[in-house]
Amino acid sequence: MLRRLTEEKLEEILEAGIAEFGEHGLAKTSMNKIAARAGISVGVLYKYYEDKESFFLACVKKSILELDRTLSETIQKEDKLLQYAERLIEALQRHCREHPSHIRMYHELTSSGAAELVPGLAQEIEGVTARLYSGIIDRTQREGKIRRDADPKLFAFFFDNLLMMLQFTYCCGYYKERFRIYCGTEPENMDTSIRKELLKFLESAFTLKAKDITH
Amino acid sequence: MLRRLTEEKLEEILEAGIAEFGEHGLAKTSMNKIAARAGISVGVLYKYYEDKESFFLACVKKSILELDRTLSETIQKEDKLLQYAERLIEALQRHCREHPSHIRMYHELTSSGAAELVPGLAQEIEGVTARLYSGIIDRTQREGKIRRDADPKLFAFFFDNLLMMLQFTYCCGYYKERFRIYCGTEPENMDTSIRKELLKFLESAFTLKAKDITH
Amino acid sequence: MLRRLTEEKLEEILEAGIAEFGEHGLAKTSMNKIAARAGISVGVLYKYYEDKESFFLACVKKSILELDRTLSETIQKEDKLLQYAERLIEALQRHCREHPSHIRMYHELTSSGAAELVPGLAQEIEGVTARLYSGIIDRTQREGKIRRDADPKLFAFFFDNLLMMLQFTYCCGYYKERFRIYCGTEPENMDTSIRKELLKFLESAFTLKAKDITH
Amino acid sequence: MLRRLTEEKLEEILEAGIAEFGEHGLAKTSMNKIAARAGISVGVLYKYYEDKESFFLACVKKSILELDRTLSETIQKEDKLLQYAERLIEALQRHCREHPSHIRMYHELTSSGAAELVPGLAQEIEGVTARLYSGIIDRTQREGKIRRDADPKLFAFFFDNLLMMLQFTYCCGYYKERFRIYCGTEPENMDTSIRKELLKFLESAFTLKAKDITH
DNA sequence: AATGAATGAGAATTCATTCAT
DNA sequence: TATGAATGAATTCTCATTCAT
Repeated sequence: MLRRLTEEKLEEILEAGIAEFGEHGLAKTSMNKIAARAGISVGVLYKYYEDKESFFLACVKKSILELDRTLSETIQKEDKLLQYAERLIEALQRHCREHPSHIRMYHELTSSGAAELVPGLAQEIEGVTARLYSGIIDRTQREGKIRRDADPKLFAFFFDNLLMMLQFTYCCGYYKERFRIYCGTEPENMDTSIRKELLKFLESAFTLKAKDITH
Repeated sequence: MLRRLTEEKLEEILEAGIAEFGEHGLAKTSMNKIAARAGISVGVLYKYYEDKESFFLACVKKSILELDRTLSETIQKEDKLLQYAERLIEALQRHCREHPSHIRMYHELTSSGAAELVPGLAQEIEGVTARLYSGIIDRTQREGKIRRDADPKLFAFFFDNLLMMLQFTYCCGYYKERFRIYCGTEPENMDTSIRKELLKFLESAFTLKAKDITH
Repeated sequence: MLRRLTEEKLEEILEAGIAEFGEHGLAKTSMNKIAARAGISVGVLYKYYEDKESFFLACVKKSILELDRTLSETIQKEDKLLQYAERLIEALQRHCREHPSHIRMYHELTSSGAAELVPGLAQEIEGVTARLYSGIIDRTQREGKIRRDADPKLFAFFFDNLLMMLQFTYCCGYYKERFRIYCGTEPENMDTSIRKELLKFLESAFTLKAKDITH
Repeated sequence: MLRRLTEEKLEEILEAGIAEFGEHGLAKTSMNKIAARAGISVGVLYKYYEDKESFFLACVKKSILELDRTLSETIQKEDKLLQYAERLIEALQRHCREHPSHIRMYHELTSSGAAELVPGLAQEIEGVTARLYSGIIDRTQREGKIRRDADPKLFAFFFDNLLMMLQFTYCCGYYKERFRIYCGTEPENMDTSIRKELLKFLESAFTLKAKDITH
């Protein structure tokens, strides 16, 4: 594969794709419009990417990569689960504010229009996080700080579920609307309480209770 | 006016629509294919539904209605939050097993392809649940069984988030794959532990801890 | 062919057809709408008329017949060409006021959408008028009142042309607009002067001039 | 921006459109068939024209433009009304022979199928002619060569009516058939006498008569 | 005989992809 | 090598016509 495109140009093209895919979804996004938005010709797009789907995948990967980078910067070697969670939530909120279309793209990926692309990709995207979260929770549990009868993998899974929904809530139309129904305002107007309450929720979920201590 | 379209036929058509929309998404689903799948001509589709979008909406509404019916049957006048949650999870698991395409269709609705249809629809779909959950949690909190400093609306929201993700996990390709990454197997093979662990998670999240009791 | 339809019902159906065809033209008129407008089912339409085109023809014929009746009532045994013309114009103006859609239908017939239907039909529609006008002009000429070197057939033809355009001007959108461009107002607002001026024009055209008399 | 569509190709496409629209009318003409006739793909049609209607308008404008060019070439600075008329008729006859489909297309425009497009278009098409004819007749009248009591605008209108019908007679099926009924042969076979007789008719209509002179 | 629901061919339009320049 | 014009398959939607009730 040729690589005459400068790094910045490539960046620009992928960002154009992410924006368009995030706005209209895989099916309703036009390759011609992406090219126009990126200031290149369709020909170039097809020179570097086999077809629409592979370009979509490239966009997904870029947006995931960026999220991963953001997160890993923020949460280096964090000790305690809840502190870790707090930083994570903060970082996600920031990321959602700065790159909503990246999250929208990610949501696009999960929808059925992209069904054929899923195999393998999920592994690549979710694998790191899954292992990371499971690991931390497992460790915290072994430290005796989480109820002994919890399945660390499933608890990690639930934890991640809450974080995924958090992102969709900030970035995707339907979920934003749904938040408004629950809370009467845009999620952006409640950044702090969302973070605090989610932390409480997690704190409660992850902390040993009186009776657990007794035993 | 004769109504050649029997109740069952209508049912069949909507199910065909739900299946196709769930499989390919709003944009990539073809009305002709839906008609073929339902064993009717396109003409009929357009006799009963203004256009593709209104048919899509009819499908969404049907699937929502059916879920609502299932849930409201299961959880009448339930007293305790956790018992309520248990029934809810059970009912959702059953529903996911029986009508996966309904959930897939719901997920489609949340993706950007259906953006123009969202306003108002979210209210209709999420409104009931939102009020129900908020109400129960509020009550439970006033009974002194949930930490006093929790925002019942946000706790209800997190609760619903977990249930939404549960459904997607059972029914939508990407989420299934993701679950496998966390747990190494299909969610269907873990029905019981998923239910039990989610209940534990919720129980912990919603139950007062030692220090809370002191005050 | 069955004929259980009462005379009035048939009338109503054809009038519905004339109205619709006059409004939207042959191609854009829907048989279903005609049926609805006439208060019958499409089935009936197709019981009495082979297909859309034959129904269109039936409508054309009815509207022509009615015009013919109106004219022949008005202009019985008229002696002088110009008096004859005056009555004719008056009758046409009245007809246009009362049955604009009939004229519109007639115009539809002349347009290419109805190309295959033309053969034979023109004869049926124009034959009477053509012979009538040619006859009168021929007679008037033989009476020495029209220049000897005029071809009565062509003069009759020009005469009819002016009357056709008169009708279109009163009834058909484009021609009405065109009239406004010439005169700055709707033809309906100028009934009298249109009639008078057309008569002057015809009078001049048909009357011998000084030099002709000399010879 | 490259312009692969050469001037000639564009010409060809518009001519294909004019031919098809002239043959079948706006509603029954298919864009795919036009493309096929022009030897291009539909895509090109839609690249250069918004939709069917704007393409139709482009065709109309082209055909009008060409007629205008033909006429304005022929009749520069003509002095006398009748000489002017003679040149005009000659030019129209030639134009009808060379571009019958242009006239057919023009006739299509006047039919109800194109109703929504009419506003404004009529002004554009008829305005020039209307002013030109009215002007010449007005002038001629002021020179004392047309009866003083004639309304120049209406006389110009009748004049134009005769010329419009002349064109339809040469080019449109129904009108051709109608001519045959009057004269027993095709208009093409009577070019000269049609022109001569129409000139006589106009000459008579526009020339002062004995009694007018007296006063 | 009348009804009007159902059929399905056909038309407009879009857009991923190709390829001549 | 880049361009973007051209292609044409696929999609939505309409409506003349049929035919079961």
